[in-house]
Amino acid sequence: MHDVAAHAGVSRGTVSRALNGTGYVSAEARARIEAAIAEVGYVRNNAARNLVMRKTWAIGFVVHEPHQLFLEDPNIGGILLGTNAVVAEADHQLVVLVVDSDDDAARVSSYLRGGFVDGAVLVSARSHDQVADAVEQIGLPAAFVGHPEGRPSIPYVGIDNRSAARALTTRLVETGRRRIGMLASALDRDSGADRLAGFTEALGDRFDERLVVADPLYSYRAGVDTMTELLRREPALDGVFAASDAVAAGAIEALRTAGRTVPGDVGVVGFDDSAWALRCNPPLSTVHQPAAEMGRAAATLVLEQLAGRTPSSVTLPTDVVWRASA
Amino acid sequence: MHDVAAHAGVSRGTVSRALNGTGYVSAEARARIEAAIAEVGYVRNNAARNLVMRKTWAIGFVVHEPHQLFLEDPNIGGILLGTNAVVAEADHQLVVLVVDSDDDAARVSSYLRGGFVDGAVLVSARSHDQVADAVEQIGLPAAFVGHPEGRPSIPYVGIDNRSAARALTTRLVETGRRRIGMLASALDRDSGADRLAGFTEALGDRFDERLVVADPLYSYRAGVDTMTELLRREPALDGVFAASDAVAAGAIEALRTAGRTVPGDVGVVGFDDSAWALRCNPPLSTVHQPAAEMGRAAATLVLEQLAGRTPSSVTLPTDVVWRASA
DNA sequence: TTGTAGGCGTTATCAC
DNA sequence: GTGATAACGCCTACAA
Repeated sequence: MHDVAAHAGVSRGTVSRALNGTGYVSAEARARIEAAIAEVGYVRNNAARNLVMRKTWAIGFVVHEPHQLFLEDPNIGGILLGTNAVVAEADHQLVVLVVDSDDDAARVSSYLRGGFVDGAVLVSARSHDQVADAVEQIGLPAAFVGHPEGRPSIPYVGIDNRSAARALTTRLVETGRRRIGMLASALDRDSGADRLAGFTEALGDRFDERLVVADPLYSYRAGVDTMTELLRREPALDGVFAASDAVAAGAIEALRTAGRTVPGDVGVVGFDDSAWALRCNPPLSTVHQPAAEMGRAAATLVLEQLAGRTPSSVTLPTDVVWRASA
Repeated sequence: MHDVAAHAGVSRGTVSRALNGTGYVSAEARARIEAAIAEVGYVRNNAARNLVMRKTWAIGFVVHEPHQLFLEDPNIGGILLGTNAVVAEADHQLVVLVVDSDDDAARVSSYLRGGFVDGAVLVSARSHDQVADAVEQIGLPAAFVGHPEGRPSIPYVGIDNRSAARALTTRLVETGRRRIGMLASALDRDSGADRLAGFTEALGDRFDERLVVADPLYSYRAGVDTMTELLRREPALDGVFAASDAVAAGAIEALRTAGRTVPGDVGVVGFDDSAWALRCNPPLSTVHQPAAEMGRAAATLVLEQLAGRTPSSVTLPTDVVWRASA
């Protein structure tokens, strides 16, 4: 900047003002400065800028367990894109940080507390989470996508997994299915636990805990395995609620292997309305997740905090999408 | 840091040395400093640190067109994870930047040139690319995953799409197929163009350009559409090379709709060995992409540059994976 | 409208 | 071993 000032025959202060469009600077000076910038090949040093301004214009997007997410859950892409759109609109830069190991969690935490970002969106965090701890401790403006328990200080945007699961299960019952099982997943997460709760509620007296088979992951593989087990426990099954579309896809595969037809012998419903849903044969009846909107809402939540406000959490509506699998 | 020094009764210089494990500092002083840090709740300011050290310990991962990539191409996840692993190993922080619009491209470019990262991995860039321009112009250590033409100054890690396509096509011919068509994609990218070239070479005299139908995208939808068109042009077709697994999945769907069996009536091969490959019915014969390894190689390429070396581009081997679709 | 100068929080180079 | 002190590159009163 010193060089630019010299070339343009003005002071560093004037260059700074010209660059930031702040304060007064004559047209003539501005022109000379622009010429000088091109000539010198000047690019602003943001470390210095951030240092004095105490602001980075960057917002973090922390995604846990990318193995599972990127490979199995297309919703993450929609959330990311939604967040990016809003953040970009506000002239900030979104930087996504992947946590793929305990070391990563530590490094990302220190990245966050190191002042590299002004705020953060946390996706798929668990209750006991090093990153969330760090965010809470330093008071970084943040928002969850999903709803980890025990973090009242950080607002979230979620869907009502429980009533969505209830609605979907009820619908399944209404089609006449009598022996309905559930392939549960991620019961240590609110999403997984709430889906099971909704399922249980909808079934009421007909609920049979023997017909719930759980797996830690929302994966296709989990669907194959848990469906096989469920069939072993109850060969006369005629309905299945899978905790996610990926799980449902695996379940359909297992059912086919076992010689059952879908939806003829057994009706299957999934959850998420992800790319899996239409790709399955038959296409899945499922719950639509408004992924992009969730991303947008989360971004808005942190932007609001940056503006000094204290927004409260958001629960977005979901729709049951009924297709051919049940 | 000033406060920490005061609480510990030492100078700022000593605190800095203690924090960075550089130079000498007595055990006693170290203990007092650690106590002071806890007491004051000190966290290092990286803007200041970066300013003086001219280094951020961060590396960018730029992904273009996330719509298409995250939603359709699971390989991107593997690349990301591979890159992340190597970068983390080297004690750097990976920050992924998504380019989802022209505005994004501009913003990401200025982020890169703003000194927020020490290097960058560029995924799925095109030849004429604002981000690559910026990287090249400021001489930021970088590497491509894939091989955009006309960027000799930036090393890349790629696979030999051409010979992979040739091998796969040859294999298809060996199964006895006589009327083989291709569903080409992304011909403006090296990957797309090379796959077509390999296909053409393998067929030699039997190549018939009428049997090549192209679409800009490597998508399921493109597969459905181009397959339908191809069938219209040549109802007697008995083999299809799809430019990607997603395209192949769409093609199988279209074939089924048209009353053809796979692999009975027509043999179908894909490319990528993505999640689609096993999810299809029947599972796809395809080319395996070593995604994680590509990510690792790309990271290594930029780390090497950071170490002052000048590594050259890498081409990774691929394998034909033969399954049931042909 | 422009120049001057202090300070942002660290690291690094010296003497001591 | 430790403590001054000078950068690092920029923004921003304040004075001119």
